[in-house]
Amino acid sequence: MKACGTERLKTKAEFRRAADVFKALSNPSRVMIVNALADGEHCVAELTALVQLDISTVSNHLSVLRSVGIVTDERRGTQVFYTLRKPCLMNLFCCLDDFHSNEK
Amino acid sequence: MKACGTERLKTKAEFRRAADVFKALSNPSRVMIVNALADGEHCVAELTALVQLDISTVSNHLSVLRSVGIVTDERRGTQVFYTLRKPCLMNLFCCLDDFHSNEK
DNA sequence: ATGATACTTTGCCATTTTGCCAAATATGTC
DNA sequence: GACATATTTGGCAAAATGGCAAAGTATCAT
Repeated sequence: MKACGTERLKTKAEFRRAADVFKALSNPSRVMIVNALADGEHCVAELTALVQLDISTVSNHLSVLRSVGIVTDERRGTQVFYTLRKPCLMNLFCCLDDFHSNEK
Repeated sequence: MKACGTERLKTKAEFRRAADVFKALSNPSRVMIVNALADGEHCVAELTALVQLDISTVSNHLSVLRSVGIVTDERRGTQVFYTLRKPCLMNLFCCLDDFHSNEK
C-alpha cells in the first residue's frame, strides 16, 4: 500500500494511460453510471433506466469504462452486473466537490 | 470538511461539471503538466520545455486546466506561474496507479 | 428446438472536438 | 522603443463523439 501523493508518473505511456482513464470519465452519462455503482452493483437494465438512453448505447458506455479498468462485469443468468473496481474513485468524486466553489 | 465517499452527485449539471473536469485531464500533455505542478509552481516556459510543444499550445492547455479550476495562475513580472489548486488531485493520480494491473 | 430475456457488437452517421502551429496581440521590463 | 514572456486568434486536417437500429450472442425456461 503506497502513500498517496508520493508517487509520480514518469513515462509517456503512463501519462497516456492516465489520460485514457480520465477520458473514460469525461462523459456525463458515464459519470452518472459510476456514481450509481458507488452504491453497489447494478445490471445493465437498471443503468439503462437510470440514464434513459438506448440499451445499446449504455452497453457501449459500460465497455468504455471496462476497457480502462474502472468497472468489472459478472454474468448471472441472463443479466450482467457491473461493479466499481476501485473504491478510490469515490474519493476522486469527493475531491471534485471542492471545484464547485470556483470563480475566476 | 466532508468525509470522502459519503457525498453523491445528483443533478444533471453536477454530472456535466464532473465530466468537464475529467475531460480537462484526458490529454497526456495536460496530465504531464499537472503531474509537474504537483511538485510546486512552474512558469509557462518551464512547462513548455517539459512537454516540448509550441508555447502557444502549452498556453492553451493551461487555459483548459484553468477553466475547470484545476490550476491557478499568478503573474510575476513578465512570467506567469501556475499552481495546482487542489492537492487532492494527487490522490487521484495515486488511485490511478492501481489500474495498471488490469488484465481482462 | 423454440422462444423469451438480457445484453453486446457492428455499422452507420452527422457533428463536434482535438491538437497543433503561426501570426498577431497583449503585458511588463529595461 | 526594443525585448521577453505569455495569450489569443484563426485555420486546418484528422480523429473522436454519441447516438440508434439491426444483427448477433448467451442463458434460461418450456
